[in-house]
Amino acid sequence: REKIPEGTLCVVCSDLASGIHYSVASCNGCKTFFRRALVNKQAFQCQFSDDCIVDKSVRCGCRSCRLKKCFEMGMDPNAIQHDRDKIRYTKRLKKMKNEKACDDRDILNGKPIREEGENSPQSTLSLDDAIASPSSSFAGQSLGPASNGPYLDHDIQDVQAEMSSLLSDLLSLEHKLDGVRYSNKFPPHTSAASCMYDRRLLDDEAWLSTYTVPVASFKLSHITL
Amino acid sequence: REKIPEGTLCVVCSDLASGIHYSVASCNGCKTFFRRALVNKQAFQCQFSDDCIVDKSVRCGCRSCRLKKCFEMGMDPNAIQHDRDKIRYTKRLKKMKNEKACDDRDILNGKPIREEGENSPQSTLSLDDAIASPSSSFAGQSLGPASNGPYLDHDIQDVQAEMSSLLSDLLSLEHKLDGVRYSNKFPPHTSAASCMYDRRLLDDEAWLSTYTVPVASFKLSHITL
DNA sequence: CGGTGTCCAGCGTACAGGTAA
DNA sequence: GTTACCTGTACGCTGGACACC
Repeated sequence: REKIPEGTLCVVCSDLASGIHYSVASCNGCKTFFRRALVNKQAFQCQFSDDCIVDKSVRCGCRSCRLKKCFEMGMDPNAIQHDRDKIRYTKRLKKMKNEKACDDRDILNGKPIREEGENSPQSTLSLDDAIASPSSSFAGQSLGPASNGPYLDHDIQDVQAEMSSLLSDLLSLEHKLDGVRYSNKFPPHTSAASCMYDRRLLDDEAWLSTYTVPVASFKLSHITL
Repeated sequence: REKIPEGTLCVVCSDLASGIHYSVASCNGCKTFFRRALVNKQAFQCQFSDDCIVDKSVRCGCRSCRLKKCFEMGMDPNAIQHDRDKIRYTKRLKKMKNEKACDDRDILNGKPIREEGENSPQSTLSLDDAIASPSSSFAGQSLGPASNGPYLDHDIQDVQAEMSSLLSDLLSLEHKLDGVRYSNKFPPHTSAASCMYDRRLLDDEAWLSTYTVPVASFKLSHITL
């Protein structure tokens, strides 16, 4: 892990790089563009000759050539992560709450302000937490301490752990395969090989659908939805 | 005090454990995650059914279930220390000073920083050279075939073979699990209760009630292959 | 040397601004 | 005005590396 020198430029658009993103020094714009393109599986098409200039001032001109250059310069699709849990913007929310508090002093009849406790050291509960908390308090006591040991059933736990591990491997492999398929649409060196790549990928579509669908359904039932 | 065997896995996410953290073998990620969640008194909520899979590749998918599993597997909140002295990063500061001293003679030339090609003598690639030979041309020198470089047929085939193998393992495991599951009328329940009654945590009732819930059994039966 | 806490680069998402239909 | 999408910046989250004890 290294810090980039001050003034390093984005290898895609020559804007000021904000760090190493997906293995190459790049700016925030190209970093986000690359991620979005792959996550959304967007397929762009150049309206000209696939040789558009990609530079800071015109980087939004042709998204196809911009993405192509991202791959050419070595951006790594495998570095993309998937399906993180939702986050909250505490600092922004605090600002908004403070501003709203100021407004409410004048307006007097807006929404009731949440129990803030902003100054107390521990209450960092957000609005979402306040909504979520009143559900089912201490439901665990009914089942109680009878089921105590974490290893109640070795057999089933071992198998489940193994299956869980396998499924995780499967998911990461699917993501990896997505990256391979996607980046092959933009081979680093345009040559006769590209046609072979495409043909190969077309042949693989049947194979892929056999395995991608069940994994995708698993992903939907557990993570995405 | 014991040393963990080489290759011990994290009991939460099955990643490689870095040691005993908060009483259980765990990886750096789960260790830090557990500490942060408690120190910041973060209250997560599962967006699904409180039975998300927590594993290396998807451990960031649901923080609620990840923290729940931390407790279930025996992570001890009493092991968390508060209000320790600030640390000083002497070594890092020394490094930065040394690098700054070395930078005086090696003023940057705008080149994107790549790997330290210590065997490749061209430490002064121009921008034109970088464009003419993108990173993929270094694939022959780079060690990992999966990490970088051109995505060739054998890469796809490797991934496909790996997925196929995993899927067959998964199928046999599911059959095995079916047998085990039907021989046990009651699914395994574990309890996080013992860990939940830390006096410090009782201060925040809303936080507490979020996690004092019955632990649902692993439900893998709705995976359709 | 093992288990703490801390730092920070590189991930992610959320927001605000822009454009277009 | 409304709806929709795209873009780049701001900031939260993660985990590996390192400082303390």
